[in-house]
Amino acid sequence: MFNPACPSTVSPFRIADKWGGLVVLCLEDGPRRFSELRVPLRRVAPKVLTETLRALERDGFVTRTDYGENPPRVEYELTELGRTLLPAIAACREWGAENFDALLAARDRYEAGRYEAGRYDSDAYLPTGTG
Amino acid sequence: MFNPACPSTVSPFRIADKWGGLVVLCLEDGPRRFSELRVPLRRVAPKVLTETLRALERDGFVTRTDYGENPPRVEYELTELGRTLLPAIAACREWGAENFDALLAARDRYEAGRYEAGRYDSDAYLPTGTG
DNA sequence: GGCCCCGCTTACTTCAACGTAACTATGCTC
DNA sequence: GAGCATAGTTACGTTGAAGTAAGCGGGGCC
Repeated sequence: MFNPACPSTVSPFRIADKWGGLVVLCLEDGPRRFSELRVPLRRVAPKVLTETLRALERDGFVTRTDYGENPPRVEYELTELGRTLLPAIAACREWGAENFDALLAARDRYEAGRYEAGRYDSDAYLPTGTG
Repeated sequence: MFNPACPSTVSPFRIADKWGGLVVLCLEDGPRRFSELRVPLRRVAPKVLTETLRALERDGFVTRTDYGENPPRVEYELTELGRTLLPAIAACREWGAENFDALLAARDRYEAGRYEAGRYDSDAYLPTGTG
């Protein structure tokens, strides 16, 4: 169970990286250009988007089509394999839509518990970034 | 879309951290002790397991019960909220079971393409660890 | 008194992800 | 020839997750 080659280590639990799943979502409705992806992704740094797209390409989730024009035009599109990710991603999104508030409430309770216990620490009220 | 408070940033895309999803799976069939979790999780460092469990506790996914005995006995158990993760995790696992081979094949093709292109680099044949 | 058990904690190191800022290449238009 | 547009690349630094190694606490047992 859970050896390094286990599918769970490459499953959509962590699609490529922080942005992988979001990029796949952005491509759900059809091909998109590099600059078109940057807008919904909160202007993610081009370096990071390039890395993400290369990883998705490597894993066979997207194809990259360079039309050799000028100014450059490159389109990214989901492959069939990439489309197989969509149900799992949908399940994750559905979970988020239904339970996000409960999660935040749990965090509030947790922080409140730390406060009541007298272990007050101003930093403790900040998200830890592990989410 | 995709602002910092967006549910997607706390969704099971990345449950707490690398181990969060696996811990939840280990707890699917009932409460487990700290040392019982370490076995299936490939003897993950106690530090890391503690951090993971604290994060899951913070988010309301697991409860921690200290029986105050000696030697210590502590049990971790999924909450109702924690159980809501299971369908999404199942979807991810199902994806892995069905498509893991296709993903590895895609990676092989990708590496082979790099080789054919003459950009041979021995390191390029190693997984990059982003999976 | 010394060792075991279990569930941690602490100190330190490593490494990949992420981000910022600036720069590049190419052809087109003004 | 200056500037614009697109799709990047390069250099650099920060952050945080993960791992290593060792120690702690306190009752039970010999």
